Amino acid sequence: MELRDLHSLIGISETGSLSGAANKLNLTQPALSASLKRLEAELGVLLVRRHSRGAELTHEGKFVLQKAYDIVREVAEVTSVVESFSEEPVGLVRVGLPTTIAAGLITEFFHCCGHVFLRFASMLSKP
Amino acid sequence: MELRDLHSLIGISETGSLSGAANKLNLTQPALSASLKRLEAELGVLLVRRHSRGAELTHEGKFVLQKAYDIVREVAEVTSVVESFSEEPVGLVRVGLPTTIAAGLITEFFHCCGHVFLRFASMLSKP
DNA sequence: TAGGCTTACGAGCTCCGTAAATATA
DNA sequence: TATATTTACGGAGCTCGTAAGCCTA
Repeated sequence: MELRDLHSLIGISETGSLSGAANKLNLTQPALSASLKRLEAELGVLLVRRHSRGAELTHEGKFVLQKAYDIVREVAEVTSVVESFSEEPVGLVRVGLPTTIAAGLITEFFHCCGHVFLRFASMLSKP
Repeated sequence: MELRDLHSLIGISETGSLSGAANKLNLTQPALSASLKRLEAELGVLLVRRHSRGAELTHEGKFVLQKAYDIVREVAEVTSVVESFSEEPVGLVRVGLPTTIAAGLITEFFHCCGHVFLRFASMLSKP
């Protein structure tokens, strides 16, 4: 099953037609029609009832739609959470200084940056 | 994000190496390596730490792994539930018979199969 | 040296868009 | 006739497998 095809189903549900969904998803109508057809073929059921005034989801289509929302939401959650990981870097920081320099700077250095180390430490001890 | 790539991550976790995962998923090692690389590139983080004795998931990798299990499970659920829908076929059945044959068989035929038609009728009348 | 991962590259497949056909109100 | 979906078809992009290279215990 392809995530793309689940998005197609969601688009159809939200716009009420295949052409509307195609427009919303920046696809052409035939491409979206094929996407839906793939999903239906894979599941072995009719998901959308087409008629000349748009389209409506079948009973099975509505069930799959609910699951599609869940799946798409979880995928989005992974993406956003992991991206926030890289915004707040987690790891080990080593600071090296020549002894003669360190002797004069180390006290002032911790005055400035100690809270950063404490924050890192609390993050690392969590899981 | 591709479901296939999430399966790759799961395979790596369960076998402890890229080659093991490739074997498990009926892929070659380079194909699985590329799959993992795609996922890491899309999320912008290192998910697996490779060393010459297999591989292990990073902190971020373990997080994505848990979500991958959830997503894959939900997808499997959709498939199995919808397939159980189609195990109970819904549709229109037409039975054609030559008049001379039908005249003699129709009564007995309905004695045998009438309850099936009634069952279909009740299913079709649902929304 | 052996086991494991990566890079390079060519082939097959999939999916998309354009264009034409079909169906319904 | 106008709107909506489907079919036909050619091309671009993607993913896979094979082969070769690299690294570490």
